[in-house]
Amino acid sequence: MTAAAGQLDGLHRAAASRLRSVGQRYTANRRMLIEALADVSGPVTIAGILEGRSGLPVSSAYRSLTVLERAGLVQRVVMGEERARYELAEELTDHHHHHLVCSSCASVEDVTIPPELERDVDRILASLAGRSGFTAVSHQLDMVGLCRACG
Amino acid sequence: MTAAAGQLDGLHRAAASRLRSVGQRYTANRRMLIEALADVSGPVTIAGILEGRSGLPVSSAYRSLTVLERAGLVQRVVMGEERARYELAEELTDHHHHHLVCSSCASVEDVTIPPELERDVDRILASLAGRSGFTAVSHQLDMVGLCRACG
DNA sequence: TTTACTGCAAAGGGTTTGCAACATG
DNA sequence: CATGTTGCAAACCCTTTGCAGTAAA
Repeated sequence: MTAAAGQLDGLHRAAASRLRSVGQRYTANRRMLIEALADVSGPVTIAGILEGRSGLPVSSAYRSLTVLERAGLVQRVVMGEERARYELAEELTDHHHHHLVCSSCASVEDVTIPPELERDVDRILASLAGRSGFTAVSHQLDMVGLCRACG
Repeated sequence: MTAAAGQLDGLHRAAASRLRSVGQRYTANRRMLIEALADVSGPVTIAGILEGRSGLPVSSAYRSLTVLERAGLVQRVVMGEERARYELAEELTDHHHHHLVCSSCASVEDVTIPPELERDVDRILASLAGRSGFTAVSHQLDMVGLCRACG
């Protein structure tokens, strides 16, 4: 995603206003986190975030990410590993995507698929839901395999 | 899956022979784990397994499940939560399926979809792989929402 | 009888929380 | 200023490991 300066501006504006509407403040730490997430091309672990931005205490990262997630600005995702990863909410980026999870180096890359295939996914999920009294909210379609580097 | 007695027999036979071929033993604990997994209708956490079978020490559960997984008898899956869940390997049950993850009570149910939709999933994944130098190995298509009880 | 496996208890690693100091609106 | 937020350190929880004893083949 690696956002340009202008896009970053928009993100900050959106984040600030959304947080304000929930009675939360848009502090330096939270700004830093939004930027960190805008800078990468896939969901990252908290450890990954901390590496980059030294100085950010662990507990603050956890607490702030929780706040950002509850505000709908950040999406928490869990893939094959135990530890969670975080990415900007799709609502914020206007960029619906899926993930390529490398089973060797554990990296995760965003990827998009053509609209018609996306429609198929929705159809499949509707069918899944229908046959089981399940109220679908969202889906997760990830592919596990070997990335370009590891394959 | 809640297996009948005869099916259980088959599972035990398969497990025993598979383990033997890898120089491992099919012990009482491992048998108990296979039965526990055959008894439920979706992947379960280690805590969930331990609840049922009191007496099984935690460390043994972890170690045995690791062995069973490496032997290809058990599949370790991670959904929205941090802690892993375990299920019998599809190869063992001949029962390819997906998951319905309840975002409220965190329960996970197995579900199957019609073959033609399954083909669509494969097609989508092939497309995903093609456009990114990614070597697909497996996929994970899960639906998140509210289960019948919580909805 | 050999050697894989088990159980306990202690260690490890990531995440959460209490609390006093701090910064934002 | 009032209150949400931060940072530190301790607490927590789940998972892993060392080691002596046990049981499977």
